[in-house]
Amino acid sequence: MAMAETSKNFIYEIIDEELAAGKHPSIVTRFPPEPNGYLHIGHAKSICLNHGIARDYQGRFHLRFDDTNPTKEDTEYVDSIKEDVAWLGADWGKNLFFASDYFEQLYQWALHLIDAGKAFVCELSAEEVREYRGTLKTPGRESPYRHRPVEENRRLFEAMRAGEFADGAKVLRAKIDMAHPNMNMRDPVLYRIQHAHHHRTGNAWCIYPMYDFAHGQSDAIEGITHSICTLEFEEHRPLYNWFIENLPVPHHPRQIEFARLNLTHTVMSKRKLLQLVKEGHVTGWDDPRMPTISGLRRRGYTPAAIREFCSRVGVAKRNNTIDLALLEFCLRQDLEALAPRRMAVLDPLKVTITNFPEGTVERFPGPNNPGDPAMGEREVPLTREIYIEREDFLEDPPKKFFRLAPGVEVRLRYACYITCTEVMKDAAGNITELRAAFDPESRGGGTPDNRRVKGTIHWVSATENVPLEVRLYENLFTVPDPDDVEEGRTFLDYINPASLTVVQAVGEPALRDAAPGERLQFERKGYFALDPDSRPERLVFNRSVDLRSSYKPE
RNA sequence: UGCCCGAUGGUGUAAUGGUAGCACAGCAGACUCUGACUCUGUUUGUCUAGGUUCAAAUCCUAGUCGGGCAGCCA
Repeated sequence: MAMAETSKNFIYEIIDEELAAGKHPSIVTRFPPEPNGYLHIGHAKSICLNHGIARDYQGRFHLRFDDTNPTKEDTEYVDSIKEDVAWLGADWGKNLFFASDYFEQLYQWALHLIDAGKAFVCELSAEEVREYRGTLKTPGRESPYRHRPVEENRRLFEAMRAGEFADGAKVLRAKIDMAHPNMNMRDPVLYRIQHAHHHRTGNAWCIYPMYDFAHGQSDAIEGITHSICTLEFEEHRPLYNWFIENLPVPHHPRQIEFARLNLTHTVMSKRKLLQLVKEGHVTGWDDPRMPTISGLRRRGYTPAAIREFCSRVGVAKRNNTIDLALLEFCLRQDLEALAPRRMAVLDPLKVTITNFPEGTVERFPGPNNPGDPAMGEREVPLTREIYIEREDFLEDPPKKFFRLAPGVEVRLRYACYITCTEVMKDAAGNITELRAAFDPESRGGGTPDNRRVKGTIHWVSATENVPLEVRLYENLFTVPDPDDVEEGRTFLDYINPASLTVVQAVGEPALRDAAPGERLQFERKGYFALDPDSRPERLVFNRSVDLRSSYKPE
């Protein structure tokens, strides 16, 4: 897919200026997930941004796991994150790293701060630390342990590492300024004691560095030039820089913040996504209704569509909420070109073509993509009995209903013209079946007299078909912003009860050959992808997105 | 009533002191063997008030509104 014409965002401008000033021999970026959850479309924005910069400047892109909290992290997440990043097309090559790779170096740097009199071991409890920190409007107070001699701090910190203390008994803190207006600078915690098994370092450590102490230094070790993160880290930047300036790091990275992605009609926070899964509101992290990468993948989204979306949403510092319609637009645009067309009837209504010979089959060629002859064609079988979409027939149609109605002629796509001759109903008055007559001269979809037929509808043979389970998805939430809740309600109260509808449908025989994950267009109905739940005897399709429609029922 | 950041149509995003543009969405039309695609047209915008300037979305000041910050989470 062609990249949309986009002007440079503010980060590119910063890089351009720095490059012009000769500040960097090359550009290095990174995507730094914590392996404690699944990636979502918001992460995709960050991945595309970071990977895109490295690509555009012929630099390097690193994937680095920020695994400094063993109690929350797991290799299961490492694996899923790697899969998702790779699927999106962000190739990290050999540059796969873990913050835990740097634990020893980080520890040495902590010692360096201690020796310089810039860090101390504090024995205040967590509650006391909070109390001493002050509030947003009032300065904090210094810890009574703040003025310990360097030697004592060193001995204590080494004892912390040696496992001589219980969890929470002591922490290592930076000595900065308890009256600083920026809370992050009020003697932040650098290390805490956690006798916990780490998914990579096992039991080698019982003290673990905090994010602030690990992140910037990890950037420095890897030679990251631009450490791009989201807005909430903006106030951490002074601390980020303080470490870089007070430690003998090999390199000075620069932190730049941008606004994270928000999407209408969904939620993006890990906590809420986890709650949806845990409480069974969705079937899992990869439920096609989820904004997770795995959910979008299962839904039928393509990496190209997501990349295009990320390039279109732009990068800036103001909070934003992107219309879900843009994501859908990007998918349609991609699939329009590459998805083979098929016919499937989601809500079947039987039609008997009374003048069509019984027991015979006529096969008509249908292009796999009318816009791209190179994609070839398949044959669709026409028989005396067929199914059409129930909504494509109206007994008493309004003026601009270009579909089937009594006495009205329509084209069966790729096949022939039929005219409805009779409507059959049950005792309750429900339409049970239609009878129609076809024009033998219209075979192939046109007639010698070139008469115009306004409507073309899709159809499937009632005898030559494959049964399908089709899962129709709609927005997971009924409101654009489920995070904006009324008094006394939660985001769960806005879950769309119609977010999933399962229908038993019928499809043309060619559907039998659908490959796992294959994306198809069911003509006039939308784009669909074969679900992993699919079995040869029971094909399951997910509706990825419907087709735009300018048809407005009266 | 602390500190930091932000404010351009419905939603995003450009314009870097000199014509407010683009995309999505919406609306109207053309085309059409998908009411799709494509094409055409079109509604809607610089938070407010002062100031600097020949000229301000852009620079300055004040205000208003929105977001973030008091984990031994990231």
